Amino acid sequence: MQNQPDNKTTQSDGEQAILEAAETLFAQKGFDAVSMSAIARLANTSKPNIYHHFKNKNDLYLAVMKTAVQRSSVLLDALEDAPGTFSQRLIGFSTGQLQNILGHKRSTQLILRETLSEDSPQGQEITRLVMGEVFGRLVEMVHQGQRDKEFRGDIDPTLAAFMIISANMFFFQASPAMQHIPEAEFIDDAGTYSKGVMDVLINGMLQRGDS
Amino acid sequence: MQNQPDNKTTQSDGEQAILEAAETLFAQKGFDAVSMSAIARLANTSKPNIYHHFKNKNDLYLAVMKTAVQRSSVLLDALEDAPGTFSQRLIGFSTGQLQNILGHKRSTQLILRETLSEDSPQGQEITRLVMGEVFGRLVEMVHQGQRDKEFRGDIDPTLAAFMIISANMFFFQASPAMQHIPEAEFIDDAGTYSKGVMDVLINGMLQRGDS
DNA sequence: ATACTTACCGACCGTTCGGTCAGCTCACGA
DNA sequence: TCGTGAGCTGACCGAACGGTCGGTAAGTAT
Repeated sequence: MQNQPDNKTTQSDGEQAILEAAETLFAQKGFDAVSMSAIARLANTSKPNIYHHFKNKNDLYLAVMKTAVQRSSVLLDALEDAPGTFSQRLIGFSTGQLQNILGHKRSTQLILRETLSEDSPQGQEITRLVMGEVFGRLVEMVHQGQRDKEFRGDIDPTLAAFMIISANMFFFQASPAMQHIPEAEFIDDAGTYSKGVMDVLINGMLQRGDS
Repeated sequence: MQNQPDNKTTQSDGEQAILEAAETLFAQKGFDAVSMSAIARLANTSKPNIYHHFKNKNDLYLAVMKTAVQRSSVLLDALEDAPGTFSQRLIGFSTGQLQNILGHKRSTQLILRETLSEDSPQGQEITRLVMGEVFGRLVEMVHQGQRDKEFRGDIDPTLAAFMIISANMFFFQASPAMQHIPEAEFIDDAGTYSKGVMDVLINGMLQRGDS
């Protein structure tokens, strides 16, 4: 009658197709603007069959969000304990995050939409879940860099972390629109962008007299 | 039968109420997710009366966008030719832009939504109209600062401009969500935020050996 | 063969969508 | 005093919405 909440491996081809179609459409247009008929059409199935797998539209949306959150929460652990100066580790973390974002565009757009949507009840929970972890690790890195006298002590670590995340997130959001502005060539090359951003940022955070 | 396209002063109280209600709702939820009935309800009028003033939903949306674009395109001229170093002028410009954004939240959200929406046909025109101008002025300021040897010559002026805009825009977008993250105290004070951001950014852009 | 389950569908429900129409009220110029 | 037109409304339209109904085809365990 409904999907199994525990056994994740038990999802048929049909259910997977529904989830993928829903993720695509929800990411593109948002919850309200997507109809169940449209999802059924894109998933090559019928509307009642969606209701066979998910008990209503909201349940489907939650299922989509769950997989999206899972997908975007990986890849960070390897970067946290990397060797090198805090500058190098911060750069690695930032470029890794941007690559992760661009590698899962649909999931990112979905999460970003939900996180920034205000009136959404689960919005703040997702914020704490996804952004909160990334944010916390960044803050801690900056803080350690300050204790080691590598970074200036007079800057707010949370603000520095926020600047890094905002640079990556806004790049992701704005890059389609910036395509039409000819001066912004960096928009086509995430590697160049990341390098340039972190160059200015790290340079701005360094103690005077360092390399 | 419909609104006068030329004479802008000829808009009755009712029409103004409709425009305001529509702007609020469109900014909150986006075009598709807002119904004409909901707009009528919020504007304390009837649905047919909206069709008396605007010929359809899209026409109403365009009218709302037009006023929003007008409202967010002011206030910049005074800041461009301000005296002082390029650092000071850049800081003034950035804080001015952030104040302008926060002073017209609904318009900003509306424009941002349209700009970042991909598949929207008028999206790129609005991008060029609103962002393009701000962006161009910022790029020019940075470029002049480089010619005067105030800023490092090895950074991309368009990238620096993009970083300033992204810091402001993402602050605007994320501040409601960040309210629930206790470490980020700066989120409640745009002045502090702006100062902190530009401190790092400018410091990262300066030629070594300057103040 | 029987009984039960899962995946799926056509047809339909009540409701709401964007949009229309006939007609109301009322200020104002002739 | 009498149009006349602007501002506005209740009633209504076909279409699409989220969701449900009864039922079918296929598998599987007994």
